[in-house]
Amino acid sequence: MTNILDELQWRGAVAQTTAEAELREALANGPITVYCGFDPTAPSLHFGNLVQLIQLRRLQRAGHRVIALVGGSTGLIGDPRPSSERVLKTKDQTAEWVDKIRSQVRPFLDFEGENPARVVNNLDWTSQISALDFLRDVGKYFRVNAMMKKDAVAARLNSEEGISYTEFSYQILQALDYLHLYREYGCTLQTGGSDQWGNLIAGADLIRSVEGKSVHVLTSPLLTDANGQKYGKSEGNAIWLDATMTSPYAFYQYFLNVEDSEVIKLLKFMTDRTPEKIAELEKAVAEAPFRREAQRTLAADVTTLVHGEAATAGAVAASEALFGKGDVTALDASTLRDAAQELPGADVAEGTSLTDAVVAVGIADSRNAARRLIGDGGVSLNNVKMNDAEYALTADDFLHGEVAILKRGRKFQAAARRAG
RNA sequence: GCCAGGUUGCCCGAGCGGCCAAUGGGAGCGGACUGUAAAUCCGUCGCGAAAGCUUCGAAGGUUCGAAUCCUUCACCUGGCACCA
Repeated sequence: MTNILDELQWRGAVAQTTAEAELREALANGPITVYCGFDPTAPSLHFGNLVQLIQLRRLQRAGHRVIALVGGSTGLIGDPRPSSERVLKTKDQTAEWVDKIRSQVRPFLDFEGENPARVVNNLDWTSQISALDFLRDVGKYFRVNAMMKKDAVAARLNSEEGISYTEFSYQILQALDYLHLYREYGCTLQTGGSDQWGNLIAGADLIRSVEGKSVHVLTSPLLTDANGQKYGKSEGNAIWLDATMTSPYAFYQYFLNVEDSEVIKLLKFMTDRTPEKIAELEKAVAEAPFRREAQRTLAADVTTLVHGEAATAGAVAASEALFGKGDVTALDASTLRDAAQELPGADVAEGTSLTDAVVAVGIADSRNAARRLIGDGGVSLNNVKMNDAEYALTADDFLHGEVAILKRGRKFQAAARRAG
């Protein structure tokens, strides 16, 4: 069998590793234990975490033992961002999010069979360490000089805002996790995004200092679009894995809209499609880009992984209904109802002005903005472009007496459900 | 603690008593083009239908009038001092 590292490299999932030859050998010589951390910075995991979950999943499927670490303690401190200091979350809040994330991780890994995955919480081994012990037993292994060179820290030291001692300490705390997992489970590989390189290396260095053992680190590149922007944002919001925060439909649409130039990269990284299949899709993009076959495959695969087949089928059906050639007024009641359910929306009464409806439904932020948008020709009602901001919705506008489809531009759709 | 400089809209960054809801760039949003793609060009980008209202770290003050001047506070940057 080929080395899992080769597969990861082919999939574009490897940015940097420690001693590649040794890592390759370790991976080939039998199961090793791998961990990846997820800090509870929100009530749900997001796109970036998904990428890491997929990485862990691949390693487990290749026979390695995997540990998903939920950062009950690191989440209380906050990984320094290059831009600005984080606001501390309360302990209660963090604990609540830890629970959510712990269960959210489960579907991606296999917890049954002879090689079950494990979920751990670093609060379990850090909460009882006293400040003095921490400074004496752990702090002595860290040189501030080295700590200051980590990218995020260096960026903050060069910024006007500076960095708090709290966040500065983050890398020590994370390093401690690796050491603990090394001792407890023989963990010798930590994975993460390339922006985590410094933190991961801090752990490997600590293990070398304390235990005299070399362990590994593997980072994956941050996925960026053609403009160099990170993936995982839509309309300024993060793409969440929680279906109540980002609907399966919105999730599916996000992937469906990936640029031609990026879709193959994402297919390799995020799906389990074989090299042959991907070559085929690459050809399809080149020859018949308008069919968007690669995007459809990507969107369906990833949505299925996260939300399951039923939700994906719903998202696909809704997308076809709403973007299909046929006009929305021709849809039968149940198809329309299902499709509308996937959209953001609001209850709107008959007689409401188009401006108010557009605001209510979330297409525009203010009535002023709504009016502007309508004036620019950016709003359509049931696929008919509307120019009159004062137009009052009639009973006929609610298709099947239930719902009117409002659209901003070509992509953003919302449902106005008939009130009452 | 002292001295100096700074804090402007999503981000960067002009403005330094009225002509400022605030130049410019980027991001965002819309239109044209198209394939629910990219690139390009155009428009738009505090709230309000409007009159007008609320914005330029916070709170007061001077003035007919302040983002622009004064006072206090908070935070940031740099320098100096202190360090039993």
